Amino acid sequence: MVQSLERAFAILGEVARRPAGVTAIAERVRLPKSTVARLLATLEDVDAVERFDGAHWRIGPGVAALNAAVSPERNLIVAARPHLADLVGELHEDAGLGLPDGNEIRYVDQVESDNPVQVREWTGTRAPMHAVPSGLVLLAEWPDDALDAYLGGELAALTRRTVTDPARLRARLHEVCEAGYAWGLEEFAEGIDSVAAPIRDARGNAVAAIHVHGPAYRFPPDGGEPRITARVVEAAAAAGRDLEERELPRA
Amino acid sequence: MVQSLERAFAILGEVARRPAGVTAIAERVRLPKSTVARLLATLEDVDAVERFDGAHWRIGPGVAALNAAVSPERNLIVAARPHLADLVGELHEDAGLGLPDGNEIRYVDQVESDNPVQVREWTGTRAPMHAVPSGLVLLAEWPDDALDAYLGGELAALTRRTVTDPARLRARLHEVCEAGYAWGLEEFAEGIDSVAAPIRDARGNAVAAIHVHGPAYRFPPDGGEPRITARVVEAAAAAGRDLEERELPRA
DNA sequence: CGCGTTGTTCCGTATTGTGGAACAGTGCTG
DNA sequence: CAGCACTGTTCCACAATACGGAACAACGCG
Repeated sequence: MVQSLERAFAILGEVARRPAGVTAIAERVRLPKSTVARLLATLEDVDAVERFDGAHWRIGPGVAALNAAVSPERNLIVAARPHLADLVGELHEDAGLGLPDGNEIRYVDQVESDNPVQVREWTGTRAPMHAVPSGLVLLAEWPDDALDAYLGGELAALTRRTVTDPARLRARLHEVCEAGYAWGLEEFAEGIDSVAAPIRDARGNAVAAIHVHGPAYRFPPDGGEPRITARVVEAAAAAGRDLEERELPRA
Repeated sequence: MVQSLERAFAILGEVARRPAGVTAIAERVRLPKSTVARLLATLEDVDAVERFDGAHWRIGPGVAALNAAVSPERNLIVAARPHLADLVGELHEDAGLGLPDGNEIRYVDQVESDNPVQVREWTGTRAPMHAVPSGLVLLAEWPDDALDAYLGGELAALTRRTVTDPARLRARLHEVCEAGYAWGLEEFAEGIDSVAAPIRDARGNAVAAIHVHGPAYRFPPDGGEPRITARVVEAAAAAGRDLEERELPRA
């Protein structure tokens, strides 16, 4: 064991409990003042603590950064990113990552193709679950009561082609659930088609969706649906495996 | 600077970026394998990393614990707790802490008096803003558009005495805003009275509320309102000062 | 102004952290 | 099945790094 490291973490624990100056912290961890000052200076250097009020110490941004690096959302983004990039490299259309957020899908990442005629950037935006493939693959696995509540609410029609009839949606979701993917043809926005598949966590729950979208005039190419579908499903499964490796302790 | 500490944090950063075994991590930080193994063993000892899949390392629960110790909600709970305890010690009634959560107040902490005839525990529950003093002191400082939207919605009457008339509420909120506290007499639940004052953060925003509540038959005692009010207002202000000391960087 | 307290810095030294090497364990291939 | 490559674990001699007492500056209070 490395003593200085253990001492530093004891200091970190006390600082987190109650920010203070060097002398008080030293008393609380029962170490000499100069030792504590030196360790605090080093902890400051690595952003684990920061100064306030002249010479008082509190936890610094480095701890939040370490924690954020393994947060569930960031885990998903990091796990999915290389697979989004692979999809774009092969299919030459944009690929994105969506998370469920209440009754909506929120887009949290996107990799763009180098095609000059593109669809706009969606990251940061939201869409109703029923109107986009990413939403459909997640809705397909909602418990009955939650799905009933959703379908009993207002179902926005974003284009002429958005499916808003609850009965038709139920039947569709049943197919989506069995197939493990969903296509949407100009249902969210005129001129945009897309296909999505769910990312599953270690317990098999659908926790996010990977999708590929493109302008309707060229996507999907004639006869291209099966191949594109397969690739998206594979990419989502691979992202799920990567996600498993990254996940925080369940305890 | 303490070299071993800096090395340990370099390792932590890499582990957070991508969990791995000793050899890969050592390559990434460009240190000898045995040094990295020793530092990882120590980081494991302090819960900063943990093992998975036999001999792979990832960030451990200690980082989340450090981070949680300084989260905004926990900051509030920790800052307010001693003041809740003081209030209970003096007034011999329960004191609680409420946070705004959308259109509701959510109770996140409570200290109980030792009086044998008590009001039930509210921690973890929610209440509509307009029906409880804690909500009123927060509503009183909402921007006009948000307040308009709230008052234009459904205002639940929880008892005969709950004020649900928007005009009466507006006038009341004006008084609450000027006074800096609010009393509620059997408006949330029959037989329960309470008084609340806002906790303000470093910028002067009302971010939470401290309240004291008791059975209506004995609280407030005759003539006791002014003194109780003053104590609650003081406690909330003191909690705000403590909160300031604990707050995370704004960056 | 004197005093007590906190924060900062320095320096000699010994203790603690180091890193190369040995070895156990594992998986893959011919 | 044996050999090989690779990873993870442990040990030990030693020197580099971490240590802590002491000096001193700064600050607030009576």
